[in-house]
Amino acid sequence: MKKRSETQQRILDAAINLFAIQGYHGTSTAQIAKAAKVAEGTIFKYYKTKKELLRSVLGYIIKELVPTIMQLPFEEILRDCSLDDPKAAIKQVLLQKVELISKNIYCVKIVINEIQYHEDLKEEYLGQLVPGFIKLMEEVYRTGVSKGVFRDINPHTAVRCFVGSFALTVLDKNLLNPQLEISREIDAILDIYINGVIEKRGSNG
Amino acid sequence: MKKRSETQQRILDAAINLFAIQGYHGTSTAQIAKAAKVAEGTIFKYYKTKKELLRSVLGYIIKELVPTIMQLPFEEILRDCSLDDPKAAIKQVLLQKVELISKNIYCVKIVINEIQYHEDLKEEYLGQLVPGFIKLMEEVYRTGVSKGVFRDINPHTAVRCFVGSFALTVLDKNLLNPQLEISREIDAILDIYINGVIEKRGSNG
DNA sequence: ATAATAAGTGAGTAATCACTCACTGGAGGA
DNA sequence: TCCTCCAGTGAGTGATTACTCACTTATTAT
Repeated sequence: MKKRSETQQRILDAAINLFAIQGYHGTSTAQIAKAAKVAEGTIFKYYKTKKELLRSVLGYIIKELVPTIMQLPFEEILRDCSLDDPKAAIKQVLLQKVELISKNIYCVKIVINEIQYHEDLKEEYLGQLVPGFIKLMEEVYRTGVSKGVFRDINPHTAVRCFVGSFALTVLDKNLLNPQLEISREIDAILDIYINGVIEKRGSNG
Repeated sequence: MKKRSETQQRILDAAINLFAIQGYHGTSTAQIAKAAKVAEGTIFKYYKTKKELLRSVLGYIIKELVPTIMQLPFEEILRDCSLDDPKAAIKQVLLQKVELISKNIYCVKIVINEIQYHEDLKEEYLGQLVPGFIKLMEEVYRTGVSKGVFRDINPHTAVRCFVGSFALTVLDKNLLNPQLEISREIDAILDIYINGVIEKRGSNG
């Protein structure tokens, strides 16, 4: 693996910042050069085209960030934690992921915003990753079902519901309500997801 | 309210298509003119600048679409349906919304993608709408709580969880898995949201 | 039929775009 | 001291951008 020079890293950082704020098409190479404090020509010493710079930005993000965000220690969870009360262990993992995503919310924004306009990059960078992640999550749910802990709901649906609640919570905190106490929110969404919102009047309370 | 001429409508439609596929900055006025089958100058007869065309696109979408998507017949639901089994009534409403969103997924894409790069447009078009919608949803949940139907969870969190599950399902259907049977999915997410995913072994089953 | 107005045109414009290339300055070796 | 090397430069390139305007064509009024 070749090192990135300090100059190259400055260009990459400037591109990440500007792409996140203005979008790829809304950002000129002149702006990137100015922000990175290099001449415009220097950018093209390292990256043949602007598109290749975007490719490098996405590659950088996905190589350095996504694996650590996505790779959940599922085996440990399934082995160590009592699935009768999976909340505690899962909460720790989620907290860790939230922190990582929050720290790199700019990178997440770029991936979400740009990948949809570049079909080639979508295939290149998310082709295996996202389906693999979904399958893994579904497998975890299936394990829970087979152990009699989770109800027998279609795993794809069950996982999507949880991810949806979780993702919107992360977005809520990072883009709208930074004052949200994420620990409390995770407790709440796990509670809702596990127990539902309906009041069980006849329950063993 | 002034009429839009047929030409103006063609320009608007072309802009919506191209903005949705390529993004605002990724689309040139030349492309829009070609797609709308007008001369480039004609665009600027109707819209002083390209930005104003975007403004009109967003205005058009939000005026004609968002109210019908967002305005839920809450009063009717709360009055007519038995809240002990709110699923049936809510499901009908959701199905209707999904259809509307799916039909206009291009418009939804534009709002989501472009509004974040134009702070002025965000204020102008979503300033009151989104907070208003959230408050309304929270009020519905609060009503459910006060009637003893829903558990006493923070309404903001409860609403966000449901909206997250619902939104990701709609995205899943429209962008990844068009074969999803949305009626079944809505049943499932309402079931999960209401009852949770945990297997109740000691329950009255 | 003719004048008046509106709708639509497309070549033209300055600015900006991504990208090039002949050049510079400085570090390291002989 | 001189040569080699190369990261870094920035004026310059043709293409493309959003936008203009003098003009033509279509529509309506008289």
